[in-house]
Amino acid sequence: MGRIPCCEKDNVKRGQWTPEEDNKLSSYIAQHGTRNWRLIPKNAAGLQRCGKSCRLRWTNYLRPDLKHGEFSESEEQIIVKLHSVVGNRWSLIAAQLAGRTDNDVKNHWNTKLKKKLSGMGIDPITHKPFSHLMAEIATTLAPPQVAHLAEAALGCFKDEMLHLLTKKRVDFQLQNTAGYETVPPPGNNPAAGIYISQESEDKDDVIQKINLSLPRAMPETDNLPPSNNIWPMNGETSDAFTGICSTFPTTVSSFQYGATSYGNNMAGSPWSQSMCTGSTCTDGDQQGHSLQERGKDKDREDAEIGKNARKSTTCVFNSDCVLWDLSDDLMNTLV
DNA sequence: AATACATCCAACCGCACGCCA
DNA sequence: GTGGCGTGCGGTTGGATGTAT
Repeated sequence: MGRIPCCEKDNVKRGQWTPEEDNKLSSYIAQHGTRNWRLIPKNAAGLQRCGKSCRLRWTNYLRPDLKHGEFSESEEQIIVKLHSVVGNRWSLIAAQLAGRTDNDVKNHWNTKLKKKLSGMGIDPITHKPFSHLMAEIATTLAPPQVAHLAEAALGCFKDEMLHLLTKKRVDFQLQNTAGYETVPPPGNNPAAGIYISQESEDKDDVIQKINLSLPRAMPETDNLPPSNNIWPMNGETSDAFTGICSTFPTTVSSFQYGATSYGNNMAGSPWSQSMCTGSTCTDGDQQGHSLQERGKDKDREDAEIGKNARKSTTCVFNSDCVLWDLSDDLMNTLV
């Protein structure tokens, strides 16, 4: 027994709203409120819209308390911080930003913030530096594979890297601090002010993505079976590994955030150091992971995973998990 | 000036959840 | 406990607009 549709699709108008429609909807809601969206198009004379469409129009555009226009730096900070904790739970994030809707936040993330983070050398999914991810992968590979890791990763993050290397519009300039030639082994690095958070499935997803690209990046002669435990590296870095990480424009140690950490290039930026170093802690949260590169079937699969993730609880903070300097009232909504 | 390409964002879609009879 | 219903949510799409060639 399926649900009845919310409206007769043939009899409703779709697409952009006209000012006349906006007026009709606004005046109706001003008089009657928003109790039953399904009834609104029936009762608001001449409004041939699906109730769902009316609700969306009202909540995302017409509501008088909405803030239109550019996101401020502080709003962006909040979005990035919260995204690193709760993932793509846009309504939760939007609830912390007065006058912003989940759609606003989602769009801003997808069009601006993701690129901004990538441009800073941070994976927008895991909120960890690309070099960290590379380091973690490298420890599991045989040297012949490690030699091609950079190529594989560059394939995976082609868009991000292109932005980083070619686009002048990226707001942040990266600096490569002198004295840090190599990347520290994976793991906590409190000295650099960066803590590796708990293992997350997001990170695994990214790592898997790079791993899958390895065979393509490797010539056949190098394409050896996975080494797994054959080449125990335990945090040691090989020459090849060092080379790989230097391929990326930043290293863990040189990667700093905020006015106090960016040095000359980032002076004045209100982006804080803690902002981008956490993980997406939501259990199994995988929605929105480079879906373009997957087939439709995989999309479905991911959607399922994402939906399940919505049911799961938010990150449980422990000693390995980043502790955010979020205000109490902000955190209360997350638990 | 014309065309191609990139970006942005409003709107749509399908599913999940909570309420209520 | 069950099913219908309204609503909320996140992913995706497509048209409008901007930019590059």
